[in-house]
Amino acid sequence: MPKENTTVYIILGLLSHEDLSGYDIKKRIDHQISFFWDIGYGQIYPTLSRLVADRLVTKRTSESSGGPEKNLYSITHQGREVLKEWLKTPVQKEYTKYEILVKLFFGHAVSFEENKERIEAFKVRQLETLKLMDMFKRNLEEVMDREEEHLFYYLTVLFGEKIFQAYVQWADEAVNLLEARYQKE
Amino acid sequence: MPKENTTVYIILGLLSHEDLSGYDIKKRIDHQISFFWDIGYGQIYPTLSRLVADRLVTKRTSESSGGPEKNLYSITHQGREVLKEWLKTPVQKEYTKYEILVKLFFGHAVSFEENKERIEAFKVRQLETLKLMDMFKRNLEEVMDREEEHLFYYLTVLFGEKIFQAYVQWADEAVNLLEARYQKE
DNA sequence: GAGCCCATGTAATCAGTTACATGATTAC
DNA sequence: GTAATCATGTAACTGATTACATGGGCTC
Repeated sequence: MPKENTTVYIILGLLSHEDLSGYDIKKRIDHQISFFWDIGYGQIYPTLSRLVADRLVTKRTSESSGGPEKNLYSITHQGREVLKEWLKTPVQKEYTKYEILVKLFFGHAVSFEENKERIEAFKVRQLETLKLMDMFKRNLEEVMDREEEHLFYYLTVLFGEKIFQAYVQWADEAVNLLEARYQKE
Repeated sequence: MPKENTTVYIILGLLSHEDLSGYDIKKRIDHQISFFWDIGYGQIYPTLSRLVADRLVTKRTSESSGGPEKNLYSITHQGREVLKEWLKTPVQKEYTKYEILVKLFFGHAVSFEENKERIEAFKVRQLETLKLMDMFKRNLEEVMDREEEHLFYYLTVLFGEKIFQAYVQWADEAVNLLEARYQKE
């Protein structure tokens, strides 16, 4: 079975505390996980099929509720074991790709304004996410004691908060440095 | 020609201020770029061939210096144009994959110690990189006025510094939170 | 003689994105 | 009626990693 496909383990992890459809899984990922590991439908549905074939999850069709057909997936005992094993192994992947830094690295080929606007647009994007993070954080703080899992969600949200704050601070300093260089009158 | 293949533009960007071999390109990337966009040989050599086929770079073999054969690549006028066009377009890719956050998100399935050790190992890794960043930063500060490009390198290094500082701070807080929960005696 | 750095490349595979295709229900 | 959301999936492609293969020169 897959050794290092993180998609597999994210799906197993989500199924380890409730049965979900592919669609539900996507929503969970979008709301809580995507900022540190994003996954699209094009990965979710094929991975679910493989997991069923490998007997790490089972599939059943729920005909309930009037809505469209819905396939609900449940993790098996084997699935839980595989997940647990993976969770014990050390982390190997840290992975960042910042197109903005590539463009800035070669920034002397374009104008001061273009560079400045790029950084400011970056700041706006990150500020939006930061606001979201802070909202999640406050919500979690209220329910922290209720379930043990919440602490772990909180740790990831705290990570997001720190990082997005750092982005915003960097953007401010970077713009200042650019201005100091190009607009000294 | 490729629309959004960042590898292409990193190579063009590096070639836009000096002729380099594939091996040289890899070294430049490892030292200055890899922390925000990493590329391996498996991408560099095939991309160079494609760039030659598309007449964005030219290849010549340098028989100098006694060492092994070396292929030197130069950017063409067309290559510079393509690079410049790309540099003017807005940024589209921000991309992070943190396996540690995935594992921590599902952290209630493993022991307190495992989670704590994971975070501490993360901190150690990031501290090492942070030290490197600070060294680069100091070196750049000394030569900042000499060439305009240096300011742009500096901005990326400043980014690195901020982010790696944020990682380290987060790690400390995260361990404290975990300990508060699990070791209250 | 061992190990490291220089140097180039290919092949196989895996991971991930995008576009396409379909169709029901719900809210305005 | 029309737009949004629910719901599932496939196919084609691109991007990226890993393993393999080769061989010279330099230093200890």
